[in-house]
Amino acid sequence: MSDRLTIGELARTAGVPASTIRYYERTGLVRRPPRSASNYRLYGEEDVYRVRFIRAAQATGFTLDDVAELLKRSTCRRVQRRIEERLEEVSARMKDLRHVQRVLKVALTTCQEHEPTGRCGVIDTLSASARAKHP
Amino acid sequence: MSDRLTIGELARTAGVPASTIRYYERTGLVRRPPRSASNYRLYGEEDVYRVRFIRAAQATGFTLDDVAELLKRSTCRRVQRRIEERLEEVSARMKDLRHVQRVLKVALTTCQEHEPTGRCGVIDTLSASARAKHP
DNA sequence: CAAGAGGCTGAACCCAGCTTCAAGGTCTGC
DNA sequence: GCAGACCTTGAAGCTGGGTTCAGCCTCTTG
Repeated sequence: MSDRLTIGELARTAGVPASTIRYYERTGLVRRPPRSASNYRLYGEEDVYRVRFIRAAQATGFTLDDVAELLKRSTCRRVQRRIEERLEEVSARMKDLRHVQRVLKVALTTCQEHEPTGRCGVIDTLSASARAKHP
Repeated sequence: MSDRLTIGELARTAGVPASTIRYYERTGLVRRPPRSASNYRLYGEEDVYRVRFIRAAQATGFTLDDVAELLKRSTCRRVQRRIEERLEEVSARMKDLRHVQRVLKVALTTCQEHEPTGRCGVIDTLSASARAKHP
């Protein structure tokens, strides 16, 4: 065997299921690799990088479409723009979460306060507040 | 007219599309309301509260299944448990986001540093880091 | 009395990002 | 030489949280 990897080996190395790699290929995110005589996909180091990049970018909140953008037309300027935008989204998301945290803490207090009465005040508390997106 | 609301009125009052209310009814989150002679749904104040609660709970990151749980078997103790769990999830999420923030900032720096060379170092930077969920 | 807004139903569709399935071919170790 | 792991394909299914559609009915206003 050469230093080429089968799809399963790439999958293990990059930490994703093989089915995901095939899916990335279908959507154009990963190249169609050369094939062995028996029609097995044969990958190299650069494919490991590529898959890891995709997962890392996803983990920082980019969609697969974003990733495709980044990889396709990546002048430094454009990549910087996208990262800055993403940083703004992250800030906004953190702000949302801080708000959610406050609301939940108040709800918890309300709940504890009303406990002796057997009635739970949390519904009223939540109804009256919160306007963030989702987790 | 009585003080009963049609689905459209409830929708406007609670700030959601009517289709969503029908959907909530299908999934059991909102009761099947009484009907008018002409088979229109007729809602009351309590339904406004209910829908608002659902949206508020969603906004703090509960899934619709969670909401059903909360509304169904809501001893104060159980509701408190869920809120505490949710608070932990929120904390974990904020931690993730802070990590993402650091990674993106580093990527941005790398990008700027390499600019003179025309090569963008961001891919390597991202590939080497990050392991959070998604935004 | 007619137009237009709003209501009714069940079924189908949407999104992202995969996963699973069926029905094969291949490769490795004993 | 054969079991069992691994690979191939296209198509279909899944999750959550809804939206949209077609075809019909009802209510209000001029």
